[in-house]
Amino acid sequence: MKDFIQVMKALSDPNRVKILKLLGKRELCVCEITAILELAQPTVSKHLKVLEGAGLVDFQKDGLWVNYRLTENHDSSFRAAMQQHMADWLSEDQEVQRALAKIDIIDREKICGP
Amino acid sequence: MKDFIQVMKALSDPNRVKILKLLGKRELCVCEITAILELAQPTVSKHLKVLEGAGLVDFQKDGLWVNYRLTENHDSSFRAAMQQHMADWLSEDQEVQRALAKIDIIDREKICGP
DNA sequence: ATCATATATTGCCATATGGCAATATAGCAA
DNA sequence: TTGCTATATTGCCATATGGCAATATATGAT
Repeated sequence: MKDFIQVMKALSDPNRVKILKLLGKRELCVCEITAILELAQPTVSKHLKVLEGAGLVDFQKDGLWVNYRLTENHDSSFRAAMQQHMADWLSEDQEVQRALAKIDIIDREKICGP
Repeated sequence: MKDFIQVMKALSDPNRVKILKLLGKRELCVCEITAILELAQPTVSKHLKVLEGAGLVDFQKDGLWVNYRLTENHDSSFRAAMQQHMADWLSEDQEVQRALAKIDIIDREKICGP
């Protein structure tokens, strides 16, 4: 039960949902997500920690950058199912589309630089 | 997006999840749910309101009783999908099983009486 | 070692949430 | 009417949550 609740809570915030939709397109570092969602960096870090705690998101360090991505191999059925659903659901949502639109324009080098 | 978040929030509480699992078996009045979950009656009423707001639950008045049941005809895909999932998920959960076990024993007349 | 940069952590605030007791409302019975 | 009962609403409290600024940590470059 606790696992399930943790997943549902993770999916109960619009910005976290947007992050999952974004990561459905490709890996992203924290600063890219920060730029796309127009949130403070610590806020994004906290959201990512919640998603990681729910087992929905993974990361890999690459020098200074930390690349986040969707978790690939799920142990629990509902984590896998929900992640699958997130690929389809809310694709028509305006906020989501606005965020997804930025993903191709954004350049990590330019954004994170001085 | 708002609809989706509302559904996820509704599913983010163990007692609300248990209520959905219970209603998966049969209609229940508020006092039955109160007895099964061992919560105060206003707490149950509030949970039911949240579930109703999320479109997951319906009710029908029958004299003094208010019978709650799972919503039947869904407009949104994720409401329907989540309700479907809830029928399968967490069936092995101990807390859920303890609640479900009570549903056959409980007698509305005896419980709600003086 | 020193500096710069990307991310994480901490501390704080405003608001949301889950719980209960007390009270209000609604419907049946006498 | 009066009383009784099932449910809803309100008020309050403790805790959780989402946000940011400030600070700490980690890694690469000079």
